[in-house]
Amino acid sequence: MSESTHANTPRWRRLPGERPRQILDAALEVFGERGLAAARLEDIARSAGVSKGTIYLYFPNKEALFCEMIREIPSRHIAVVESMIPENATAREQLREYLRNSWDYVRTPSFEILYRLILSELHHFPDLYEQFIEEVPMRSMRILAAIVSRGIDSGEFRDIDPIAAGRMLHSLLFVHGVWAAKRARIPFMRDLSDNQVLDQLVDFCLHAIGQAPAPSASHVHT
Amino acid sequence: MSESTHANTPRWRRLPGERPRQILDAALEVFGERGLAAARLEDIARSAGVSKGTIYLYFPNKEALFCEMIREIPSRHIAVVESMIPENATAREQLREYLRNSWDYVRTPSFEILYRLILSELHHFPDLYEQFIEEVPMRSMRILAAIVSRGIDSGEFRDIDPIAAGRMLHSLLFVHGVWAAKRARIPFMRDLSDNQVLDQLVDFCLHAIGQAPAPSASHVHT
DNA sequence: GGAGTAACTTACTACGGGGTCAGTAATCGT
DNA sequence: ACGATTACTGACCCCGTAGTAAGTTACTCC
Repeated sequence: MSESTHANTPRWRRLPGERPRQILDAALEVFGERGLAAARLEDIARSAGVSKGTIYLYFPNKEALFCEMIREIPSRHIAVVESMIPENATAREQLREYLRNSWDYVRTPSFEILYRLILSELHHFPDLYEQFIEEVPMRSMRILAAIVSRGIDSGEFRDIDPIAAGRMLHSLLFVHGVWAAKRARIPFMRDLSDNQVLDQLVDFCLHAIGQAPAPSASHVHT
Repeated sequence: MSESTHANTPRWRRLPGERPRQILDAALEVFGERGLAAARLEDIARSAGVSKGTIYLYFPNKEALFCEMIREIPSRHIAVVESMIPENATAREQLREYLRNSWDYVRTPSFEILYRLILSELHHFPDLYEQFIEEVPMRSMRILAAIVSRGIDSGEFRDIDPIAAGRMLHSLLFVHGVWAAKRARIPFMRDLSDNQVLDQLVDFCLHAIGQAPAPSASHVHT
């Protein structure tokens, strides 16, 4: 009665199709908590509900697991955000929408973890690093630059370098995303709702690039 | 001739006054390269020109060395930047000056290293984390907010939440500093000089908070 | 149902590096 | 000049964990 050698509940199940994702999710959690070097594969295994050996059936080693995790996740999200830009709308409206959708992405729990890891560890993997730069921030900036560019042509925005503007907007989104995750511990954002922060972002950005005389600036002391 | 037991060149010298700084500098280099967990104390020792045992004469363990390193460096710089704000000047001019000086700080080699480490490792040391938040970003934002606030009163800037504006400006400085360090590997900044980037920053910020009608925004479809 | 196979586990090895401590070399005092 | 003192060294211990391989269990298909 105590033993269950042939009983209906097996000690574990064969799930070769689902293991990689389970392991990658667990890896995100543990690497995010301790970093690449300090993370223990045994912890990842436990969190994934498998044993350490199983990880080596799907990934050649710790570093490869880490890289695979980094590679897989962010580009998916970017593509989603990208696809949500309304086609027929003013540049202003497109920008607003892109910021709003990016803001949603940027507040997901995995965003903060992933970008912390990328910032701190990815320079050890130059090719992955370059790929990432190209696929995420560059892509995001180019989209923003394109919207800005259209807005300049239509007269909605002032004559600003679109690339520079894209860089600025991306920077603001990025940092605020990272901060939003640890908001509770950061005094200057504790009392604001997510939507209030987004409103501040949009307001700031639209004023920065919006069509405006900005009169007394140019002849102050040149 | 080959031995030098009592010769004029001792194998090492006693420098109890200078060791801590030497070790901290070496620590910045090695921790910056490999992170807290992966850094080897032997490497730090070698880089500082001492043996591993010596480190333990001045620091109780690896973590304490790391924390001491974090604690010591950034607040110095902030104080310097802070002290350079011109007293009798327009808010616009103060802001310009503060951005310029922060930009100089933010491009120092140690900035990028330090903030990468802070972002990735400091959440393991909650009290140090809180102290840092208070002494660096908060302080910087408050200074910026104060300048913005004065500018609103004087009519130079539009009616914007000064805290929010301070947060935005700080974000932009921060990210651009981190990027400036790895500029060579980041396409969208390779062709710009440091001063050009600074100009773009100042331009963007001043337009964002500058007094301006920003006319067609409010009645577009509300 | 039972042989065969693929999926998974567990026990093990190897080793790198944090931390220690007994000894050694420089410096100071007299 | 020669102990006494303090700064520093380097060999050592030992633990934690990446990676491995032999053994075990679940599933498949005849």
